[in-house]
Amino acid sequence: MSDTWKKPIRKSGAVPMYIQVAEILDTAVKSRGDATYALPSEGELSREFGVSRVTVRQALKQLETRGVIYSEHGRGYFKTASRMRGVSGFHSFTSEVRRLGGTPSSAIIDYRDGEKLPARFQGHLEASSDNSADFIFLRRVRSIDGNPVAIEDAYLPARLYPSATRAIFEGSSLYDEMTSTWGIVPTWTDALFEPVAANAEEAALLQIAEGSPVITVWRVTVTDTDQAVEYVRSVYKGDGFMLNVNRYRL
Amino acid sequence: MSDTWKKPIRKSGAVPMYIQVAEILDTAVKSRGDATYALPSEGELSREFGVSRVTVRQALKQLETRGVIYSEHGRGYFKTASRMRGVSGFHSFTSEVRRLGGTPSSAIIDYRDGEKLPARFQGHLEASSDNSADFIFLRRVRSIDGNPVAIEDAYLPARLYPSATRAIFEGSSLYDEMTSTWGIVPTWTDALFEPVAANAEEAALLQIAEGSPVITVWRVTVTDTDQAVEYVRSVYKGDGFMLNVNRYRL
DNA sequence: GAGTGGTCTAGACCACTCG
DNA sequence: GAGTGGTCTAGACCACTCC
Repeated sequence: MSDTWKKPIRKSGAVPMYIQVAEILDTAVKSRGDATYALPSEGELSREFGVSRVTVRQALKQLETRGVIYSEHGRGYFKTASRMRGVSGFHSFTSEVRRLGGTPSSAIIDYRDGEKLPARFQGHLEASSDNSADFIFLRRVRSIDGNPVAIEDAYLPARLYPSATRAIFEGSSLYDEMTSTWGIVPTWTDALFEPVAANAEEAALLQIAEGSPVITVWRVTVTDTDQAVEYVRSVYKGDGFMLNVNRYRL
Repeated sequence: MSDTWKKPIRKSGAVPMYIQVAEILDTAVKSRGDATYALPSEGELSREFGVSRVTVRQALKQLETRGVIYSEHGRGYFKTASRMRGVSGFHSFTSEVRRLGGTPSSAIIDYRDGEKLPARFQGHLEASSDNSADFIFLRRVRSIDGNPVAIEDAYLPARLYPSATRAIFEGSSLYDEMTSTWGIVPTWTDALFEPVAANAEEAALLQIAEGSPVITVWRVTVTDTDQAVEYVRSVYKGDGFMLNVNRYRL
């Protein structure tokens, strides 16, 4: 492992050195399957990359808080074992489904401007937004191998997404678009899970019987500076499909 | 805020200084309601506590990764707004219910030694434990104001909990007991959510009609060194009760 | 320009693991 | 005892915010 990179760390560049180190280690670690194994020591990494030990530690701690690696005093750093199953309700639907060997698809079936945030979000999520603000509404149906598994209604604060159009959201992942087009980085999410029986509309969209058990999820997503950038209400069907929440920090 | 503590930081004690600082700030911040506000600057804290700026930052970063505060470059540190609603499926049931003004109760209705981990955990969670290991089995019914809302089946690896008895688990929270009695600190959890119709047994325990929509949660909890310490299968009823997942890091 | 957080360094000492 | 991570320091320079 220790010779796959060639000290490509750029000093005094736009990207901090510890971020560069963290990303190199992250991809190196992830490209090695699911088993756990030891990383090079702090001293080794410090020499390899030509940065101070403090900087190496800053990179390692970042990976540690993400749950990618962990450390044991006096022994070293180790990759955490992967325990993933099911499809994440919070991360990229597309990549998660692919990882599990399925073919994901996502269709926007409704798009509206100038919507208000439904009152139920307020009650459920303590939304601190003022009621008069405008939102973009986006309804998507997500499918695996052609079978619909979820309905997602997203409400995006309009002022954060200037010149948004339906077309922009058609192509790529919503989170990718947030980041690349508007510089918005989703960092935390708070969610509520509710077991309910599917109503007629949901049943039709998910191709299940009315009254089938489904999960409704209400959530709000915020940036690292605690700004709400997305309110989502999702309906997930069961029947083999499972929603996952991975690496939740207790 | 800046004069409520009196530099009680103990150097060279058993507890690292940055942990002491973090805990003081954590309780100070939490004792001030839900609104956001600014914390003292790094320099101020450094002088107040008589520790270096690096140490102060170490404390602040810890609170940041927990989602308690956030920083804005050139402006300062701020408390994050609270967005909590519903009852957490992952944290202390007791304290969460109390916070919402309810009266929680929890009854152990089954306790067994020498159990094996059911095969379904293996399929769902990629449990890496060997099949021959012994587990302690604990079934609890949790109620709010006397109304049952959840069934929790926990499987604890027996070798991690020497001399465990049913009585030990009767009194306090499972996580509290893990930490105080066995020194086990639950840090991460991976979970799968599945919408299902309640079967006869579940319906009886939750006092709902058979076939009512419920959520089944399969999860594994690990320590900071990635050791599995608990496998849990829970069944949550709906009908006003909502399961929450708070401050999930994307 | 003053104040704030963000990054980085060299160096020290300690606690823990393992042979 | 050698090697590892854990904690802590003083000091430097930069980028950003706000007046």
